[in-house]
Amino acid sequence: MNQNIEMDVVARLRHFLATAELPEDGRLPPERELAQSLGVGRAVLRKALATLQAEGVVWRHVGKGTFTGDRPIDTVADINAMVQRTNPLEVMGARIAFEPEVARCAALNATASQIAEIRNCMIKAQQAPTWRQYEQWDNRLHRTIGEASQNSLLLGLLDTLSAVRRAVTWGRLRDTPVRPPPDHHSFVEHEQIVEAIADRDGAAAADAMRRHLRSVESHMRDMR
Amino acid sequence: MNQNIEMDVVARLRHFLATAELPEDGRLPPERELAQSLGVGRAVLRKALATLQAEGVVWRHVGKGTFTGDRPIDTVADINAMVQRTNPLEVMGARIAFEPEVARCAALNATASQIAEIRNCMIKAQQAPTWRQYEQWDNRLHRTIGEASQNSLLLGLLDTLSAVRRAVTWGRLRDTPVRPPPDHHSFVEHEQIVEAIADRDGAAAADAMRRHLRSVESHMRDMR
DNA sequence: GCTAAAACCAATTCACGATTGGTTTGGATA
DNA sequence: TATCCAAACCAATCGTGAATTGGTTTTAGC
Repeated sequence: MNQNIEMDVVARLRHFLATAELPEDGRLPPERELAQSLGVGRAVLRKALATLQAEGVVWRHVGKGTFTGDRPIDTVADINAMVQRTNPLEVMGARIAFEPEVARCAALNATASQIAEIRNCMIKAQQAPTWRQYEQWDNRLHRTIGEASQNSLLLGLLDTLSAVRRAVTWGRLRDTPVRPPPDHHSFVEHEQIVEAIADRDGAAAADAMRRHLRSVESHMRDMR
Repeated sequence: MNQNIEMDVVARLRHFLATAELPEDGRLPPERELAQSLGVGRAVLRKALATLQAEGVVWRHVGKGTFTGDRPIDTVADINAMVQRTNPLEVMGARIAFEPEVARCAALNATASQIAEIRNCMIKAQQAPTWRQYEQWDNRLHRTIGEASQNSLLLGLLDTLSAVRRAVTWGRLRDTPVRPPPDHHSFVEHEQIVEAIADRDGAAAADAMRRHLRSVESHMRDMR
């Protein structure tokens, strides 16, 4: 009998969805009301709703409600929303997943002048007299690699990622006269990335970028 | 004498900014407090703050407050701008670069229920009676993989990419009763992706996703 | 003429309660 | 025993209204 009851509820729910006048957003009454109006308990109703959800007929979200039709997709890349949901660890995870592949594309598609520009950023970063300026040139280095991928969409995603990273990153660097030490780990890593791109070696570029970001990540953890 | 007073206030403000312990976000006390603690009226203080704002030392916003340091960047990624600059080929290039790494993260981090959900999407896509519904479940499959990465930032970037893809993709598929053929190339490719994720094999998941997207790309070219 | 003080405006934030899907528990029912 | 119902609780979300804050105007005092 148990199946009969549940099947019955599912059928009645389908009928309800087909006939009832639903508001513009396709929202249907809260579970408590719906259960009462169908004369069943919440548990049974929820089982039936779970069935419909598995079929893709409805979708639900805590605090919002139950809706019919397609789940709306965020059409606006609200960076604020991303910033609030994420954290520095996720940011590094995303960079490690994303930027190596950007570097691979850059290695395959960069123009000669872009490679020169990347080299310039690398050198300027090495010579930076303050940490702030180092950070500036490092940012520009990574973005120029994005430009060199010759894919404006990849570049757009990289910019979005960078915006989130800047917003999430803890305390800003002081403008002190302290400069990165000459044996800063990033220097040799940058060189490996740049050389791989200049050699048009996509796999090596991706590997070098991955090593670089993992190194940044481990130093980030040390600083805590 | 008016100038003397204002210059004095500006100077004292600079001293305050240099010495006072400011909170992490660089916010300084509201105008009313600051005016009182400096022993001047709000109007005079505001003139001095306007001077500092013109110099870029501070920035202000109604309802938020007055802050030192750089004004945070505009936090809305303009999807329309990306759409106008890019094209279907770039979209596929970005997908091929990005989604395999998302699949790799998913393989390492997915929960059991998420793997079940991914399997469900795959099956529903195979059984879809129309191309539109196939597309729906295919989209949901790829997004669920993004959720399974357990990285909200990766998911946000994937959503951005998807939004651009939908906006760029050529004409929509009809809702005809025609359904994907049972030997549709995506079916076996989907299976390979899902199995790799279920096996927690990140490299295999990335490879399978890459093969899948390259296959989609080649079929896209054939259709032209 | 300049300043201080107060009042008001609009954007933003904050706190709190209400709502809602998700989950657990205890008891009733067949 | 197995199922269902009722109730309570949890966490995410939404709505509302008070409080805060920069921006502006008005009024009064020196």
